[in-house]
Amino acid sequence: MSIQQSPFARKLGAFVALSGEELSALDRLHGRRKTFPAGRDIVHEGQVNHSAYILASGWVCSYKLLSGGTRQIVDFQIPGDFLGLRSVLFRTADHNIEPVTKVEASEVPAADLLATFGKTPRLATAVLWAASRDEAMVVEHLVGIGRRDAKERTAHFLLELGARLKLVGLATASGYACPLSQYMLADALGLSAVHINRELRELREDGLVTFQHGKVEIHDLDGLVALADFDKTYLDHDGPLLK
Amino acid sequence: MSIQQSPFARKLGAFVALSGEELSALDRLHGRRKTFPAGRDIVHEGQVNHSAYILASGWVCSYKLLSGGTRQIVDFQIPGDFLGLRSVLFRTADHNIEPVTKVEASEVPAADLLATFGKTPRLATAVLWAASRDEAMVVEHLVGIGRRDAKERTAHFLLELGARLKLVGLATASGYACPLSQYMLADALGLSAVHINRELRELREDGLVTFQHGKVEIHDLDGLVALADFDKTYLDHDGPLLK
DNA sequence: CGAGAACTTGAACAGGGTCAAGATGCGTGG
DNA sequence: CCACGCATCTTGACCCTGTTCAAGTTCTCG
Repeated sequence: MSIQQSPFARKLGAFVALSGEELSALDRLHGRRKTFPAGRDIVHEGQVNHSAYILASGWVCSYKLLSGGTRQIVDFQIPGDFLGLRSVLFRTADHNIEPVTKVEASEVPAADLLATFGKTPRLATAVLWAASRDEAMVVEHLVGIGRRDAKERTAHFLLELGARLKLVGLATASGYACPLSQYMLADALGLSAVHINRELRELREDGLVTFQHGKVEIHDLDGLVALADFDKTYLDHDGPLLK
Repeated sequence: MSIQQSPFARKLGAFVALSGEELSALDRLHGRRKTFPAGRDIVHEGQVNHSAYILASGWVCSYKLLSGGTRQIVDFQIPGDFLGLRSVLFRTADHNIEPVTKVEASEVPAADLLATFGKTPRLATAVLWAASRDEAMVVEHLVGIGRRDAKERTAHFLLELGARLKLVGLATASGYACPLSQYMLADALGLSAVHINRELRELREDGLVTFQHGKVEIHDLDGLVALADFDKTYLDHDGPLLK
């Protein structure tokens, strides 16, 4: 795969028009390629001196555990996403990262990352932009959990995932492969697994979406968008800001 | 006020040891000082070509409005905080910013910010760190709304605010001045104003905190921390990562 | 083919919302 | 300095969304 085609490079390029030199600096950032099995945490809260990763294939989730034993999934990451940036900057990880499926990712050592920022400031700005986009997603989840009811929230979530996957070529307007269990959906949406199940059934019975057999099939996109009050502005790249 | 004493410079300095030159670049970033009255939005969602701001005095809140007319407050900003960074990087604002009180802030034009990053890469890294800290707060709010009940959530919120205010010298271990109404608390915590009122009464009757007359008084810090399962790691600066 | 994981459904319950009515505080103008 | 009016706070009663518990059922994969 050529440098220009890496999904992460493509994403950053959407904000900052990267020069050949910047692209190769970005390429050198990709360290050792590692594989992780599903289910065993890559990084756990409180861990120090870990690396960041650029996700090449598979899905992971970032979550926090509460004292009562419940967990809240903050976000899922899909191919092309950057993992653990925040934890590297803080030195000690503030959340857990668990592979949902088998995962392949390039390690990005903390020292390399910081050194690269010093030498390639536009890359630092691009990463800041990418981090802001992640924050925008977390904000949208917060709004959903705080003020949307279970059905809207579920619909919104499925639409957001679809929009993100489409950007990296893993979804079409009619659906996508989705390895998440209903338990994970529940932990991401702040609901119980039982209730998620009921909401999914309703969405199916309304002819809007199905979430079954590892696939999401969107049967009525407009209806779903209307129900969820979905506005994908916060996910969009509208061309480089920095020329 | 000397450069080194600006709360924003102090905050960035906690992550990156800033040189004299970097500090003066940071200082030049502070543009025109502006004053905003309480209640009228500084930035509204969808707005383009607005500036970012560094908050000098007063409180503001960042919020989103939903189609149903409800709103979700994402965070409050206090003196020393950076406002609207995300919206500047996206060119079009993805949330509203409303002053809670009368506010004084230095304007930071988008172009100046990006130019400074190019010339002073360590400053870009420092701002990335500050943005990550903000994201960590949003994540903590998400976890609270998703998995904590109303009482824990309220307690957690009051503790977080206290910890943040203490960092800029606006709180002591026993309390702080707080201009928020119960309605704003409700919109921040994803609860109804009526229910917030009941929870505040309970916290008061339990001898933990009072939230009255524009003041928060903490009567039993340990009890509150235990109730809220509060771990302030995510707010801490533990010394410069970049020397 | 068997066993555990994931999904499904029902029934009872509770946390928090909504509606309604009053009390309290506070800024403004007279 | 007082009085009026509005915003904020307070409390009660009832209701609804989503939880919990429990008992199957259906996948999936070794």
